[in-house]
Amino acid sequence: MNKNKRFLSGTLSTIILAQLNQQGDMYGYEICQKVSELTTGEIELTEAAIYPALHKMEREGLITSYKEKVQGRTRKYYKLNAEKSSIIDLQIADLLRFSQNLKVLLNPYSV
Amino acid sequence: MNKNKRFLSGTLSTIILAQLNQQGDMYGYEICQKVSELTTGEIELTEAAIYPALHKMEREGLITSYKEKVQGRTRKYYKLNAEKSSIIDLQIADLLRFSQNLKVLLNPYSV
DNA sequence: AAATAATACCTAAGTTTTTTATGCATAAAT
DNA sequence: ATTTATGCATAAAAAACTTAGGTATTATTT
Repeated sequence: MNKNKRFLSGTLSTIILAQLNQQGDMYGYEICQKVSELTTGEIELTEAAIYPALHKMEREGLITSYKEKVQGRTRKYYKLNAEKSSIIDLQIADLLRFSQNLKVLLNPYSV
Repeated sequence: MNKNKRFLSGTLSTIILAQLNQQGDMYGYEICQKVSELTTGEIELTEAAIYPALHKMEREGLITSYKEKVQGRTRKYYKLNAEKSSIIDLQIADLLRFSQNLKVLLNPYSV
């Protein structure tokens, strides 16, 4: 399971940003599940990877967190910081272009 | 330049394998140039990244090197090891699927 | 002729990122 | 009652890559 783990390096935080951008505020555990669902289990973010990544992005000011208690469990939601939206959009667009370039490099006939 | 550098992590060796697969035997410097050419300069492999990656893949038995002197300069060519072709093909296919999944995560409307 | 750019290889030290391995706590399911 | 699922977290280790250098030959520019 999760053969693609090794490719994930470097793309993790941008994937998180893209999810927050599409789905609105999310909490860490939720992001892991959503990514797994969207990729039919082919990409599995681990919690040990995602929590430090979220903390770093918060330190950098890209996202902000707030806590909410739901059925006895505390969730830590993250939201995108509006002032950083241009940086965030650029980062997502860059990764999209990168994945496009990957395709060119791997299978030139597909383009 | 090379904004996509940060995304490269983890994909480097598979990109190299894919180039050898498509173009036949290549030397390190040539791979850097070819990748830059194919991606119109958007992906720039650095020599400091590619040489250790080639050495590691040779240690792992995925590729074999041989030297050739061309116009006074020694080139170290690498070729894919035929016995490992199934592993190599799988690795390339996995990365292709990964880039497909990336697209889904970043821009679901594009699919 | 001399200096620079291009070709072609290489490695060491440091940083960053991710994995492996845990830990805690509550709710739901078996 | 025990396990699974939910939800957070961190510390130590490994892996990958960047930064920063190094050597040597040929081609190009000044």
